[in-house]
Amino acid sequence: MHNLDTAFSALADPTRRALLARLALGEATVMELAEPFAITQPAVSRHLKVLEHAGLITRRIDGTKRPCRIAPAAIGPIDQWLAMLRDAITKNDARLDEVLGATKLEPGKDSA
Amino acid sequence: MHNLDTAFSALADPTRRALLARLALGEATVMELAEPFAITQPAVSRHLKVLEHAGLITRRIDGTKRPCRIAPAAIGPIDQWLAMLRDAITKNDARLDEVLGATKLEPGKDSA
DNA sequence: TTATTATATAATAACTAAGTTATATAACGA
DNA sequence: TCGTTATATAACTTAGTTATTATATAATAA
Repeated sequence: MHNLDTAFSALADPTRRALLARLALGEATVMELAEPFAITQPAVSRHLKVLEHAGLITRRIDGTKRPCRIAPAAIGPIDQWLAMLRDAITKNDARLDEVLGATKLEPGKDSA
Repeated sequence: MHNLDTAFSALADPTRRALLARLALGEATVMELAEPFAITQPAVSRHLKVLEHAGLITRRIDGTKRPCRIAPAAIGPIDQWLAMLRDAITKNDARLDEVLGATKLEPGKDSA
């Protein structure tokens, strides 16, 4: 994956997330991917280009078709980054529990 | 969290991810958050507004200060959505292993 | 070779986003 | 009350995104 900017940015679009959800079911061509959407084929092509550039999908060549699939290494860095956030939240919760516990023991000392 | 669009979109900006990384260390005021960055205070205020709107942070009032912290429920829906992708990738890998296994058993039958 | 199918690219328009400076608001300390 | 500190908002600029239509390319089918 190139970087988190392009990855998160690619995921920010609902059409692109829907395309990925479809690809989660397996490989599909551009026309197959475009079919359920109310947008034109060039628009889909561009979304796929964004997803490819973000490292979220790969494409192969099959005659005039360009079947797409989800890239195996797609979400590694995203997961890693989110893990950092998740840990922070967990720790903050733990700290909060601590404070609440302390509050129960010393009712006069609650700060906010 | 309002929706995945705003959440992923908020995470797509490196300054905002840096702000969250700072907040992962604990609560901080706007000025404290702005200090390490080469952008103006209004710009930081706007980034924080985006993060708040995306449900990623919360703010409280303390005199003239508005200390921010990471929102506890911040990444739930994001994680859920990514889990779907992760599962798809895992399944595709499993299917690939299957194919590769089959290829080993019947060397003549590899398709692409 | 010619028509058709699958996809990509270019030009353009509409919208959104991020930064800036200037200014407003609101709480605090003297 | 008055100046200062902390933050927000407004107006504006620049840049990027997404969609559209029209067109190009490249492989297949006839």
